[in-house]
Amino acid sequence: MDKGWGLTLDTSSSPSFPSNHPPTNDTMFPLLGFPVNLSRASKDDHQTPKLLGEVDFFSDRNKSTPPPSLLHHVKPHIVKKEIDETPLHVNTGLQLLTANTGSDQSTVDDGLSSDAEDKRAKSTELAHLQVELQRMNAENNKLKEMLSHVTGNYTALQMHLMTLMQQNQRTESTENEVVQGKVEDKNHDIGGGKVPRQFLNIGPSGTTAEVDDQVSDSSSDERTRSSTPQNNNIEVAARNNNGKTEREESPDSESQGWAANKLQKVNPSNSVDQSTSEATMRKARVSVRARSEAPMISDGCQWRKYGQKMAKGNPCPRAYYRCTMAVGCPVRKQVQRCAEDRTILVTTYEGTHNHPLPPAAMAMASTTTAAASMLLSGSMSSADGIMNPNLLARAILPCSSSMATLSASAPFPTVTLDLTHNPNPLQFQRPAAPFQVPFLPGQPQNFGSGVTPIAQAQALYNQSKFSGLQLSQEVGSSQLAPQAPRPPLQPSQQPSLADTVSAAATAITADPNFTAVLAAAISSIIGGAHNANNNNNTNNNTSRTTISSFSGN
DNA sequence: CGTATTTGACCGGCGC
DNA sequence: GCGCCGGTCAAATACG
Repeated sequence: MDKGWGLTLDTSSSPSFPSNHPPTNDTMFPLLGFPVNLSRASKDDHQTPKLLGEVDFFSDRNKSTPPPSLLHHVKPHIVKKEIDETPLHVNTGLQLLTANTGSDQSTVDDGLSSDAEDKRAKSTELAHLQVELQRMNAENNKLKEMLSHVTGNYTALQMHLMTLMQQNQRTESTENEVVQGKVEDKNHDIGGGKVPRQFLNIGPSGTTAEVDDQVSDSSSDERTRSSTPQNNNIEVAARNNNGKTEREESPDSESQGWAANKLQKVNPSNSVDQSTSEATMRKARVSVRARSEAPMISDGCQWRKYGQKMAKGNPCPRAYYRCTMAVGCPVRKQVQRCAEDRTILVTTYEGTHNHPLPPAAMAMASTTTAAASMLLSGSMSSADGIMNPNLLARAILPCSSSMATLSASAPFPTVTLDLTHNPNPLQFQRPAAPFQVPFLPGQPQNFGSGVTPIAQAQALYNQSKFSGLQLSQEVGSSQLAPQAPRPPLQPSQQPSLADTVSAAATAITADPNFTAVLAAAISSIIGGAHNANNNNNTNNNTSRTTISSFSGN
């Protein structure tokens, strides 16, 4: 974990704390995984460093002042008192210096002379500062608890989804065989265990798409011929549900022509299999709409511009880029400004990287891959996806059904992740700087590690956005019960857990960065399932069920 | 001088 | 068959 996480957290509501100080004297909280610098926080206060030294000096030579040892004895009581007195307001950081000064000072008796008063005042401040330290410890512990709760909530949700996936898989497999058997078999090939539409291998490293070499010519031909009417059905359903065009700003002529064009290009003859799968996979596209002043969002990959065209219906030119991080990488993207709102940059990704990705590129690559995978596996193989494309949207962006739209108007549909909306008031507005995927430099962000993707997603989100949470209410109301300065994690604090988790989840999921990372995490999960199941058709159902499960929540 | 970008030409598919 | 359109190529140009 990066120190920036904790630093951001600490400085979010305390302007006196610099946000970029080095992590000296940090306290590592194992659960949080990031250092929380309590002493540094105090040092950065303009009074604290001097006071700490002076108090020690005075306490040594002036025995009338309570020595630090005594202060330590007094400290727990003061902490408890403060916590009791502030049940409804806990700010993450911490208007600490002035909040309870009066009460703290009241605990120290009066002074006799001016000099003694001075010393007493300083020792009082020392006590106060130590109280603050204790309080910050307590708050950090509370934050740890909240974080663990949220993490656990996501983990539980994930497990629940997996359970539902398996249940739905059995149910829908039976339904598909009975009701839609013929059509579905062309896409799923459930009975044979083949994977005609195994478009994406969304492993952690963003590897190339798996190709189905097992499909025979006859089955491929049958599938291909039957795919067109089915996809036409998808188009109708998608348009009926969404009622708008999701593929960038392209008019229908473009979409339809592009679709038909690609379909024929993909399947010019009876030989489908590898080239078909590759082309199909590559043409599954994910559009990301983000507000950006920059000509291109920085997604961590290296791109080389190879063309620019004026697209019909949009005065803004469309730029074509290809990934240059590896020779022969098939990933390409189109960048074009929205005709209606020039501040919106629409980036359409296409294909899967055939090379390892740097951490900075993992988020976007995984997100687009996951979205494409969900789109393909969900919409094309299930009535859920066909009849309700927003299920996918909600799966990718559970915070808002309007932030992701699904276009199944083509054999190679497009999902649009709209990161231009900000529906949650808790989310603080970031400046209109070029869109940045929330990775911090030097941060180990290998989704293939042992850490659960969800946890990583949340952690990654936390790095950038947790500081935006306003935790004072739920923490102050119930989380800050009087207890030891460093209490262990107590799941017994349930009364506010729901609200806490809800508020945190709301704020978290409202963040585009988190949704991107979450989608990446989901992709990792599904990708792992893909790999584990050797690309059998279970994974299609898995993705589909995931979408349905999300939609039900 | 090497690399990246620009930009006009070219290609293939589709609609009329 | 022709024109339109999206997408790509590659020579020319710009840049460090």
